[in-house]
Amino acid sequence: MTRRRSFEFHLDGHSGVPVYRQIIDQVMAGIAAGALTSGDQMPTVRQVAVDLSINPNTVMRAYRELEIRGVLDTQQGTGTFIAPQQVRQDEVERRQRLNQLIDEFVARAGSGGFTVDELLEQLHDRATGSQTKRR
Amino acid sequence: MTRRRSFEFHLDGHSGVPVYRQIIDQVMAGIAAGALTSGDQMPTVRQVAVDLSINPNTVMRAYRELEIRGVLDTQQGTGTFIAPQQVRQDEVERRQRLNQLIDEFVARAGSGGFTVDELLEQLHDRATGSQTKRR
DNA sequence: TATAGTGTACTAGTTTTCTAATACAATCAA
DNA sequence: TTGATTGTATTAGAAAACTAGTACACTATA
Repeated sequence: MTRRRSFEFHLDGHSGVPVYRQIIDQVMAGIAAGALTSGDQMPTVRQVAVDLSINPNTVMRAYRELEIRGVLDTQQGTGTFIAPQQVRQDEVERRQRLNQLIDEFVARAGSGGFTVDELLEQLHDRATGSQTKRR
Repeated sequence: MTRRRSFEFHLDGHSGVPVYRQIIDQVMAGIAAGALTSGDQMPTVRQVAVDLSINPNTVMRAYRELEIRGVLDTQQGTGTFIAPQQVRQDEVERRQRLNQLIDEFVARAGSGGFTVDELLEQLHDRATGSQTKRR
């Protein structure tokens, strides 16, 4: 039965960040970090609910939102899984999404007094640094 | 008295975005776009309230949040102004903020199926494109 | 079929968010 | 000082966000 070690969530009760949002963030971070990849089964709604001492509905809300975003894939009666790469969107739409992300990013950074050059520099470091996974 | 032409806000009542947030966003966008610069006087709380048919408190809430962020500078009885460049933060703290911004950005983009390289490429285009301000 | 495991729907209650009414306080100029 | 202009405080109420209780429905396996 060599059950795959499943992802674990941790709650910060003092952050003020809603529980369901913390779950979402941790899934996204897990994917971004490579800890979660296509096809991986997520811990079940009930399991998470028990582990974190919260209501199943709260877990479900997080999972559902992630499913809507195309990040997760849920199958009633079976489980919830990491979706098979959502890179299949139309390329045009993909561009738009990317641009939207960047718009928001630049606006926030801009009003924070950061120049685009700074963003580039820092992001570049991040890119090269992530090649040699240092932990 | 050649009153300086003041900034104008526009509300989108169908977006679901809170009014005070729309105001904040438009100020930030204005700054990022260069339409608002250090020392510029913002339209008064009351003026905005009348123009948009909302309560002065709603405007104030937006202005206050921006003041907390260091974006605006308010003086009771006088007016509200664009703060004199908040680039004076401590360099360390500045780095942290930048990193935080980038963390969030990368996480969101990552779960959206975008690679850091893509971000870099697109952002780079943005940087060079913004040199020759094309509108 | 039976049973255990999975996600889901419905309902509801508390908390927080968002906006408004209204009155107060500081500044500037006449 | 007076009056006009500016931001501010207090209070309140409607709406939305967030989580929980509880019962239901689907799926796989024996």
